[in-house]
Amino acid sequence: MGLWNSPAQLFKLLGHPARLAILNILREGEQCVCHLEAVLGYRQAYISQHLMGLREAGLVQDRREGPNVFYRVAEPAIFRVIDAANPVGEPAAVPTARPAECPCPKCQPVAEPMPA
Amino acid sequence: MGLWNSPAQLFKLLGHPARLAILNILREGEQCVCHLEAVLGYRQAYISQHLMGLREAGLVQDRREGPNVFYRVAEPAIFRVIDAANPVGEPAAVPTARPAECPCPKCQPVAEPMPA
DNA sequence: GGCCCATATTCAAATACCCGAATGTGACAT
DNA sequence: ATGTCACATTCGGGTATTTGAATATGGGCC
Repeated sequence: MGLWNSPAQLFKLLGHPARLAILNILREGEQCVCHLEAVLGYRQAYISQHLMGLREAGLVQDRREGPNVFYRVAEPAIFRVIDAANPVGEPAAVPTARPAECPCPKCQPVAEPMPA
Repeated sequence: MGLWNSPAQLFKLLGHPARLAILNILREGEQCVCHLEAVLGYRQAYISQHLMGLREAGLVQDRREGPNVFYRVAEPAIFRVIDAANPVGEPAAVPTARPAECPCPKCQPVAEPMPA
């Protein structure tokens, strides 16, 4: 139930590698922006811009939790669209999450104590 | 086996209403350009431009038969992608073919004789 | 050959998109 | 209130896409 009306509009949104990568990360469930930043290696503002596009189209929803903002896909059916496109080419590059580099409370549940 | 490598590239191709409409017409099988022109109501050059994009990406193939050129989808799997996008919104607007307005030999198999 | 038909291609102007840089906002702590 | 952290938004310039107009090509016919 987003504001996108035509299927072409949806495809145009999916037609950008950064947005597609973001959505693929959100397969694992909701993630904060800093997580996307750590996994994708893009600048924060850059990610935020593409998140704005996805959000305005109603493809993702955001939720604020303290200082962090978590994003999730609003309509999981879009993964069927993405998956349908993958077998025609390569088998869906899901970026390997490196939570060690992500400082969000979800990836670093407890602040690690200073060693000796 | 087209020249498109990334899924995003495919989505970008699908992200235009004219190209999407062309592909939807080609569900019915191969069609000549004049048929697309009659059904869609676009200018001939305009259709030909988008066909060029689809052809260069390897999504459609063309076949010449006399003065007419017939196009068909090269990889029917793309319809699974398009169909996966439709249930999320409206139920796939397949343009109602009006063969009476199409002069191609496929739509007008026999030249109609002049009445009396 | 010349002509007409169906289609392709090129060109150019308008438009849309991408993306870096800078700045704004909102929450929490001191 | 000031600062900082996480994130959002705006602005501007570069680049790609779109699309109308004009032109080219290629086949069939005379």
